[in-house]
Amino acid sequence: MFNKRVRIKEVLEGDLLNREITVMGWVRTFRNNQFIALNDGSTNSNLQVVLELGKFDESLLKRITTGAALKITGILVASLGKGQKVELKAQKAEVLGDSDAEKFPLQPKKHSLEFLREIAHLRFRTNTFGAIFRIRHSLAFAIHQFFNQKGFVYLHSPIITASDAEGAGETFHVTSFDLENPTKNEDGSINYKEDFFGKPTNLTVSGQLEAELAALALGDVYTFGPTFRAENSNTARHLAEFWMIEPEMAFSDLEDDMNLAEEFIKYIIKYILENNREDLDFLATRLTEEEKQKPQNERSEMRLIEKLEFVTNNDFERLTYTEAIEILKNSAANKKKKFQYPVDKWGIDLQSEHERYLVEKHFKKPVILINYPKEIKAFYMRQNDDGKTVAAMDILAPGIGEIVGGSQREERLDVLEKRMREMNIPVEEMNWYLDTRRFGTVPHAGFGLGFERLMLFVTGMTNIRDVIPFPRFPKNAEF
RNA sequence: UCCUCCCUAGCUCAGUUGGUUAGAGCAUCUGACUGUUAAUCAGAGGGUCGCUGGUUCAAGUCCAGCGGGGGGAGCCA
Repeated sequence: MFNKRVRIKEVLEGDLLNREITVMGWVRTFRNNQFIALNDGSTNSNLQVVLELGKFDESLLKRITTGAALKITGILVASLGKGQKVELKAQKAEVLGDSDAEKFPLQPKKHSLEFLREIAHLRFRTNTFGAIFRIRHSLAFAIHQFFNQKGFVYLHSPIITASDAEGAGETFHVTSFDLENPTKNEDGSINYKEDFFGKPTNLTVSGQLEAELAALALGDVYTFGPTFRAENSNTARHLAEFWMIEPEMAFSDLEDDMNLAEEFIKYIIKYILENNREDLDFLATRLTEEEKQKPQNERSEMRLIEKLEFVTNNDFERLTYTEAIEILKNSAANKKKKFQYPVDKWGIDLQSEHERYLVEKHFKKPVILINYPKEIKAFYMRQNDDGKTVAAMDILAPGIGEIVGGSQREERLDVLEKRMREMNIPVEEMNWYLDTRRFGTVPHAGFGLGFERLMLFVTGMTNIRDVIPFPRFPKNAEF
């Protein structure tokens, strides 16, 4: 067997002192022709490997360059140096894979995130991205664990769908036609009947409608998978391919929905605070260093770990859209005309600057806004008795804005159909969805949470392209 | 898609009112040193100044178009 190695995480944390062990990893730095900082991805920390002077061939030492892969067998001893507790005194050293130092783009120095984004296939080899993707794994695991503990069923909603009815955004078309020469009708239009699915299809923009179908049979379900939007959004908060978590609960109202969302966010953040402390500490330090470049008033008030602990330890602020409008309308910022979009009347959609004011200036904590005007929300949200608002809720987080969007769903068939007609949604095509309201409809609610937005919040990173391994965005599908 | 800033060595950046042979730090290479921690010291190599066109005696520098990137906005998760 080739892989008889000990992971560096275990070497550093375990009880292996004075034992002979074999490690494998990649060279981060090689100092003094003696000291190798070796990293194998199991932890943010490197293992110091010591090559005794004169014991190894000059030809081997020359091949130990930044990025090279090594297999080292030696004795783990207490370190003679100050930077680490233990070090591996090498007996055998083997280069598994060479790395030409003149060509390897990563150097033992700081690199900009913009540069690393252009070499996304190699950025896993850096401390920052190692930490990010270990945290991403932990978050995904914690999400499944949370829902599993609560008795939710993990639903695999389809990637390819024929419905674009939710209106969540522009879709990517799916076809097996030769785009240069599609089958056409006599009038020149494309003949979708001859296409693979016999009708126009697209990549999913949301699994919610399918989750509702399942929830009205299985009770509580959640989806966790990729979604695709062909929006021409060029921002640090949008991707064309991103992952969403969408729980859906039967026999539940808006308050149940809010409670679930808040408990969920606190649970998964607590999980990584307990399980990814080293990586979080590294990212926290990175963030603090980065913010030293910024003017005082743009720096965060809390350090990353503090912020995460604050979120797990404090209740989210809950208020209605109407209350939020009043706060904004009467705010000093609004009166001094500091907002680019002044808040003058009920019914306006909240802009980024308004959300940021509420979360970062007024409440200084996550905020749940409920009961939005029906005109600015989706057709499936349940209408409140006032006739003006719907039972929607958005959770706004410091630094990133909307992180969760959810609602109690309209379970009354007549009300739902009426609303669909008002909003020009093809009722006939949605019969499969409406059947849930025809046969044993019940109050139900759910929400959608953007996984990468959650990653931004948790890691303190500011560009969404840095928290997904291979980002997809307009004019870019590298790797 | 809109606004705005940027694109000079492998990376991060200087480059004066347009003017001789385009610089620095880090990285890389060579040598020295050898318990280092982003090692240190000495030396060397490394450039289509994003691309295309224009103005000019002369363009890294000015103008236009295109491409790429950052920040902000819209759409949203």
